[in-house]
Amino acid sequence: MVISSQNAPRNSLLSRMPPDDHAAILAVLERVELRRKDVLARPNEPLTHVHFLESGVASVVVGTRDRRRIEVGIIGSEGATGLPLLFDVDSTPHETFIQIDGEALRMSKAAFCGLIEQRPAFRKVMMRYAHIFQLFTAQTALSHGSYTLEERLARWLLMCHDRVEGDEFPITHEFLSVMLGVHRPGVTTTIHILEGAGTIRARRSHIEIVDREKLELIAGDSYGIPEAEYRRLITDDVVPEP
Amino acid sequence: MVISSQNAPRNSLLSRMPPDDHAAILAVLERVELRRKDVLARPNEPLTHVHFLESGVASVVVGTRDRRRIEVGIIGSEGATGLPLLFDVDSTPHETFIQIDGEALRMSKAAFCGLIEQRPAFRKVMMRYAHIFQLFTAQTALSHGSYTLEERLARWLLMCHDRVEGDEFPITHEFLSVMLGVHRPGVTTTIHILEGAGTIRARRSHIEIVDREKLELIAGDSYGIPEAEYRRLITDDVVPEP
DNA sequence: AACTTTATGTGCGTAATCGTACGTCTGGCT
DNA sequence: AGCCAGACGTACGATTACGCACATAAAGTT
Repeated sequence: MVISSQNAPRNSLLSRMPPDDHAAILAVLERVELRRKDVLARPNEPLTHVHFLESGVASVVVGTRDRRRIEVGIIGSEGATGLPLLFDVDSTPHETFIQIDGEALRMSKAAFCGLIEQRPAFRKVMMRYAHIFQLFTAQTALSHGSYTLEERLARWLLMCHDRVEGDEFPITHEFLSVMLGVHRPGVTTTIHILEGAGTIRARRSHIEIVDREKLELIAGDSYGIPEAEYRRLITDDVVPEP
Repeated sequence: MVISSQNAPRNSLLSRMPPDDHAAILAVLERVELRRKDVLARPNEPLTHVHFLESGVASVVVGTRDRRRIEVGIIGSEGATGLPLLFDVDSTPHETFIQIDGEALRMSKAAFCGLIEQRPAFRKVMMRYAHIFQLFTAQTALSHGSYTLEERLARWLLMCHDRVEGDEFPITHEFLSVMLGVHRPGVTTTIHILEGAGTIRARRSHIEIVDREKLELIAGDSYGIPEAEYRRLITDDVVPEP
């Protein structure tokens, strides 16, 4: 279906799974469409599936009773949702929803847990990814504590750019303000600054990355650490050939 | 030695390990002293041990080339250091050091990996803890993005209070400023505010919690979510008796 | 006791961001 | 063509925290 020699999966985690496990993984995957605002995991409700994104972007946010919300993780075709199931945890206070339309291959909780138990290599890839996801969350904490809105916005746009095809993607200031934990007018102003610097071009509900290098300069060290670890631990890790 | 019916381990994770695994775990543990500023894990250097704290407090911080540092995790007798080893990862960009003196039971990387492979119940307890550690990091990101310094300081003091015996612990404003990612004079001022409200008493290098309830009111929803999940997933989880 | 280190107290101009309130534009719908 | 909701632009006082600079004070050192 999806995993074969000619047709490699577009999800980076699936493409790193050892060949011996391909058939078992393939058998339990199901393709689904992802639309903006779709909720993949409701806070404190049982998780039902693990989604391996093939395109599009999902966000993991934490919220409180007093209505504050902030993004603590971002997922594209490099990752998967539903990590708590890997940890023998049935639900989490975090919410996962779709930020940018796309597609995913998903498997049920039962299928996922079965593979985790029976396929150590599958488990190892997922655990390495879980570690990197943790690094992303930590980097977000650092960003919110130590960097300006301009730097954080540059970081977010870079992370989004890493996860979409092409240089343009749909996103509203309103969404960005939730992601970054700031008020909406502040996003508008800061977008104009980045636009004035020639790094991006903004249209209604759309942002285009024009000069990625300059954006990376602006983001500074708020961007890059988890990304480097992903390359070291997953992309560059040697997988035995079939 | 440590794990026995009369002498339960003071580390909450070890005390949750299934009885069948006690002997195997006990055999590889070694007691060590922890002194302030001791480094348990250097950034990007191979991890050598997993430490199960029995007393004292450790901090996990992320730092950048441009000298910014911030705490992304805190560990006491409820947890353990070296989680990347659980994820099949040999090193991490984060640094772990001792914040408050104490003791730990540690095991070597090899011993830990062996137990992870051969003792599924041991692995499950560790994985649940790893999930909660992730929640702490996420909550920290939320705190830095959405709460004032006063609220964040109250949260940190509560988390520290949860991990020490008694109501007083040694901590300097300088350390707190690193933990919270703010400048040091800001900590001093905010400590005075909390002291003025009658919640704490501050001496040179020491802080005493006087009114915990009021401190929790000040911290608001910046405190409590990961703590509740720890209780749900670890403390209240039923473990088969010997 | 003099000295050094470490820790704390304080002030003040500046920058970043909030909170709030409007006004305007765009694209889809009827 | 007209309507409407969602998205964007702008302004401004208030608040929070930064970034210095410097004074004081407590503990350890010799």
